[in-house]
Amino acid sequence: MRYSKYFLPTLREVPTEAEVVSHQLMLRSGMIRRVAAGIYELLPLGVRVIRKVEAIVREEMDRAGAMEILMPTVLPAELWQETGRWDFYGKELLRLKDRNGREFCLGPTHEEVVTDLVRREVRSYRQLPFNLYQIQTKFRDEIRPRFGLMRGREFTMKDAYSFDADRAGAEKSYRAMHEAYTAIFRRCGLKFRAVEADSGKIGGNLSHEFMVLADTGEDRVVSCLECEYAANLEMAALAPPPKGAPSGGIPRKEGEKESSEGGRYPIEVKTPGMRTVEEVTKFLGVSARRLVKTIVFNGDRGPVAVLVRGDHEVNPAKVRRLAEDDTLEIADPDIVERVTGAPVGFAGPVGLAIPVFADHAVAGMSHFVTGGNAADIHLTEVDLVDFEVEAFGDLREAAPGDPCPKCGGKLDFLRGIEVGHIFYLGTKYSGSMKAHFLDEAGAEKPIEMGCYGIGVGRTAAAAIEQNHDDKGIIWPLPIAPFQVILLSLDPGKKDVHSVAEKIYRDLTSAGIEVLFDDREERPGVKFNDADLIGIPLRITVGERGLKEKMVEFRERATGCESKVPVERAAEAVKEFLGKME
RNA sequence: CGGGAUGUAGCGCAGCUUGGUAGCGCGCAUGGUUCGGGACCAUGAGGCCGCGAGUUCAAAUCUCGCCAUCCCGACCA
Repeated sequence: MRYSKYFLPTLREVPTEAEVVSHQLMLRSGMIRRVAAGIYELLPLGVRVIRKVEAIVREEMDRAGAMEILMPTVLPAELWQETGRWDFYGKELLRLKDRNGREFCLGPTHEEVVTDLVRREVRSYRQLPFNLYQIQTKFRDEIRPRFGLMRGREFTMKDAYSFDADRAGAEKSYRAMHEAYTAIFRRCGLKFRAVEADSGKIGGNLSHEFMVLADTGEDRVVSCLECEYAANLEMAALAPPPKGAPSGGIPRKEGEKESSEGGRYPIEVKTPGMRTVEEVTKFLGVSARRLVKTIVFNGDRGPVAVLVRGDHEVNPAKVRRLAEDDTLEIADPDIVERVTGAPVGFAGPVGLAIPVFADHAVAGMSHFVTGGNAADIHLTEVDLVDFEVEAFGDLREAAPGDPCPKCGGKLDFLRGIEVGHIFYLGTKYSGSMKAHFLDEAGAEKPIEMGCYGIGVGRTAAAAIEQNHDDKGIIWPLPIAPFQVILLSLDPGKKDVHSVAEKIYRDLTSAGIEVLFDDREERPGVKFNDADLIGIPLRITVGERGLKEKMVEFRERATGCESKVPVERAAEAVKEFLGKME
């Protein structure tokens, strides 16, 4: 491809609309342009990258035995009403009406549609198992689209759905997808982790997220330094600490309410305006480990209180699981006030009338500090005997250095971008949509399903987040829009021109993807554009090199330069690309 | 949806406080000189100043309404 003829509008300056690097660089490198909030055009360079990712995805899905289909983007309301998601999905579902007033939506995901397809065709266990996938445009009317292709409203997604006769089969399908995903992201040249994940609203109870590691990632991932364990921070389990002496000494016994000096336990202390753990510990001169934080949650079944040690953070997802109420959220200040009788910052478990859940770590504490459920009052010398706990459990967020739940090693924290998510669904959709089959015994059963998604554009964006420098993108070779960029520094000079043309022809006929910068531009412009668009190998043809009958190779990722004799250029490129594979 | 901000040339911005009909840098076009890390000189094209209403002799500037975009939060592949 000749640059002079290519539609590749690069930008020198950063458009203000772009906040994150991948978005900035995609705009600057002429990959994308914005049409509306969260809706983008893909320019030629962008399309090339997306197609590369898609090709890898397609190959690995096919290899795993999945079959490609294509479902529509406009979906009838009836299917969504059948599973209840027409109402449940909320505003994210973009709804529209046709000329007859019939309701439709733009598909944000396709469980309903495939399930409908499959239930119409599958009668017998003999037709199972199989896996259908598509690479298709989805639309989700996100509350706040941002970060370019990272979180658009319209985006390209590969979604796959597996159909099995039983749970064991479904788990096998799930593992096959896990392997396929691992192969896909590895082949894309990305550093990633498959982490245990919360299966969330889609339901089911077996789920992994594939996270591309990048410091700018929005998701926090914990990963064991010693074993393979990795999990979404929400999921990262923590084993109860070993039983031992309570951290504050021997706790008081039931009914022991008076001190030897005649004072009553727990002891009320004035803490005017001291709301945060930091303020209270400083004021009272104790460490945060001696404090118990009380966090009020509210849900459909009413409020609950959660206790964690002062230096720990509560993990809402764990609270929801332990309390068995999916609707629990951290309560608003007015609810906190109603429940505790005190402004936020002075909540404590003593005398609370709502169920109290406590983190394991609290079980090992004695003579601790809590809020007093009254403005400007805290309690010291509190013990577990002073209040009732509904249940102890793992309720806090993991922190760096915490022990790994699998092997006891230390947990490390990483940041990642979720590019893929796999779920075991069970019979969630097949049940409600009556996608049944007859098993060997002639019994009618719902099909066991799994669903598996990859954000294609997001994968490209994540690749940039992970691989860039201050000059621009550094594409991993497998998803680079071109493998080689060939610069002719003086297209006006005959010798330079003819050598560059010759190398261009040789590379092209060898099947190598090369962008030939034959523009009438100054060298600096060409070097900078080449760095910006991030093609892995740059070849420079210029007078300076030609004096010695050499052209220059430069690797984008490392900056390594070398001189190669003109006549060996094409061959050397092949060697270079072979080495990088 | 709540809080904050911004809309002026393709991009980045100034002008708005104190009304007088628009400017800078980059980019673009033409000519010349340059030519190995975003050149220089000259000339030039390009703007219903987001949209609508109002105040005024006069509005980019003041007032009101609307729209769009961005940021923070809740939400999310």
